[in-house]
Amino acid sequence: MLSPRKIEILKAIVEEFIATADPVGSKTLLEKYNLPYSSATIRNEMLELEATGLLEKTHTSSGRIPSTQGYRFYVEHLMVQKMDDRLELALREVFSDREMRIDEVIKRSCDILSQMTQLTAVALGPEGSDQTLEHINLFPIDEHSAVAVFITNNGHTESRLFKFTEEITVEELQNCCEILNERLSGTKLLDVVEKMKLIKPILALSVKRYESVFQAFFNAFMKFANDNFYFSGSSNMLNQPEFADITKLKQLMGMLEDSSLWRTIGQRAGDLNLIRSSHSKLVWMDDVAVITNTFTINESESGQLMVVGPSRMEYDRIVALMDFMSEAIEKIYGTGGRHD
Amino acid sequence: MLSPRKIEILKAIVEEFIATADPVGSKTLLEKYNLPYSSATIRNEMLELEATGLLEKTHTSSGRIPSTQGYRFYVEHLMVQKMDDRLELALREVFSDREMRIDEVIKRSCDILSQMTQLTAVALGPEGSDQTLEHINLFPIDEHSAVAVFITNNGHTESRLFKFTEEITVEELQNCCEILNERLSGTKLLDVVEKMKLIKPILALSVKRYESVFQAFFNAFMKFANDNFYFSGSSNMLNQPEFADITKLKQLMGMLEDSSLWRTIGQRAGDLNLIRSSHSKLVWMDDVAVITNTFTINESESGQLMVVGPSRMEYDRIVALMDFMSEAIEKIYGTGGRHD
DNA sequence: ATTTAGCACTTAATAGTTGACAGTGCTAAA
DNA sequence: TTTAGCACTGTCAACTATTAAGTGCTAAAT
Repeated sequence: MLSPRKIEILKAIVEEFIATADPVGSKTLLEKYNLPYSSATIRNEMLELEATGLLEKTHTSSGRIPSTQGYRFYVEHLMVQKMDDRLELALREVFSDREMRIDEVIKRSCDILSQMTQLTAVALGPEGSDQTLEHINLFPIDEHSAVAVFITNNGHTESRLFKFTEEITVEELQNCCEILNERLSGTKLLDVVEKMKLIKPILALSVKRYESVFQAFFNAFMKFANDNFYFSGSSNMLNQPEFADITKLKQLMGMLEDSSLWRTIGQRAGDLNLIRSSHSKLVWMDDVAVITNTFTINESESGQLMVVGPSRMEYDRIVALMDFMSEAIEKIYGTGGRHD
Repeated sequence: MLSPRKIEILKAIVEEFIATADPVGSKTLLEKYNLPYSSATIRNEMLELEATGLLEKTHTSSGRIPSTQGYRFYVEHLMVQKMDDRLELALREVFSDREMRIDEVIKRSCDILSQMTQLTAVALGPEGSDQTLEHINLFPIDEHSAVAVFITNNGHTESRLFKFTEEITVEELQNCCEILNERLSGTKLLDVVEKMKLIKPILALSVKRYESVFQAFFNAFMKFANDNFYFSGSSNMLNQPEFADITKLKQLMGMLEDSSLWRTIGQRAGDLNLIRSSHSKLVWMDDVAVITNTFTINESESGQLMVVGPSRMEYDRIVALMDFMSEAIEKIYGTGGRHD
């Protein structure tokens, strides 16, 4: 439906614009990509591409920039997935440590991603609300303090320090742990908080000042259930010419700090599915593009990596990078051998 | 040595400049602070203050701004420490949870600090290299995995997930833990890494594929010893007029991400000691000022809170805020009752 | 029937010009 | 010693001219 020559020109324009961030004109195109047509021919083709809605002008006599639709076409049909060899090597090295905890790996991936793309990377850890509490353990540290360690069926841990005063004694705490273990083991984290309220009167029987102990355990569980949200490399945006304007930057930074927004984006299914990749999705909003990449660890845990940048980012390289990462994560932490 | 009138004028200028970020002229000063002198008199005084080096001009016919020396004088002699009542109330509320872990409290403080000051806050957690390893514990999760939990004498924890393959079995891991507990309990974290190398041959005897297990434990300890560095509210800088220029912003962001820089600043003893506060120190570098506040938990653990901002920040309010925080932290987590 | 050269036209970006204004330093009078 | 008055200086914002990049169209060339 689009002539090969139009496609050739469109591709060149998108790639040139991705590289330079400047509107690209017929002459530049001719010189840099030495196409075998005259500038006038190219202009004519551009005119038609604009009519189709694939290109845009920033003002009447400017060069062309790809429209959102233009990007879409590029991503869907023209893009070649690239992955540098030495890049892959470096990544493989990073992911070779099989004994890292999942949250560490995700953070690490996020850091690497932002560094390699020179953009901002966002990580949404496993929500974990489907996990169940496995066990609570108490370790005495000295006569004045002890640590309670909480473990879930997925091996996540959370710990909390207690200092003993006349209000709390070791025995009481021990007691408390036993009661909680008895009643809460195997409960979904999401339900733990509810269930704890029911246990309150039982606790009150055997623990003198149960209120503060209760609160501490309560907090620990809240932390478990909390959004596991992380981002990295936000200052990279300063290098992107589209954010030279400080007001735009402000807007973006505001977005970045709002974790619920990212959860929403992750769930937004409708948008563009990059056919080349089963994991990746692409979302455009305002002036920024977000590439989302979902990995699944097991039935109850999945997470997302995202890269946020101007719409002209290097989709192919980034998608390849992210796909590699999520596959590595799935291979190492994935469902193999897990059961519930 | 400085006439009372000069002092009065200097104080007004510093405070006006802190509030507006604009050079302040004789007339503005007259109107806003209704001083009982004419603008000409004020101008004459300003002239002399400039000669002393306490004031500066941005150009020949501009109003005055305080020089670094001017700030110094202000902070040393003129400043009144302020603390809003309802602010204190809010903080007291936050710090009332006595069962938070120290690192959480520090992060939380950092967040609060940046939010309240609308500046960037940096936290340097306890270095922890003086801590000793208390115990390693192994929890089976299911037949394919287990979690190892490491605990120090200060109640810090670190955990690591193991998946079993033909390379590692539960028994081997159990074995490994026992050996490490036996040999490493009570060792300083700093020395653990060294000592582990010695244990390697012993491990090799009883554990088939000790190499990967060894590596995992090793990593866990490295993480303990790692810099505990955190910052928050870097996007607040976008609201500061002195960073409207994007290149300055870039420079600052670059600084922010360099954790070693902040360790250095923390140790820089020489600079200005704010007499009003035993905890706080003030450092000027380039265009930014850093207020450092040190808190001590016990002999082996201390940390720092810092606020980074333009030199015209509200020193008095911020110092009061930080002092309150570090005192709260010391009261809750402090040395009371601890021993080594 | 395409393609291309040539040209008039549009716009953004840059540099200069101007006038208002905020603030100074100095002088001379109070 | 203080203050009123005034000439002077630098910044800022609004306007204007100039330039350069790039377009769309027309008419000639392939």
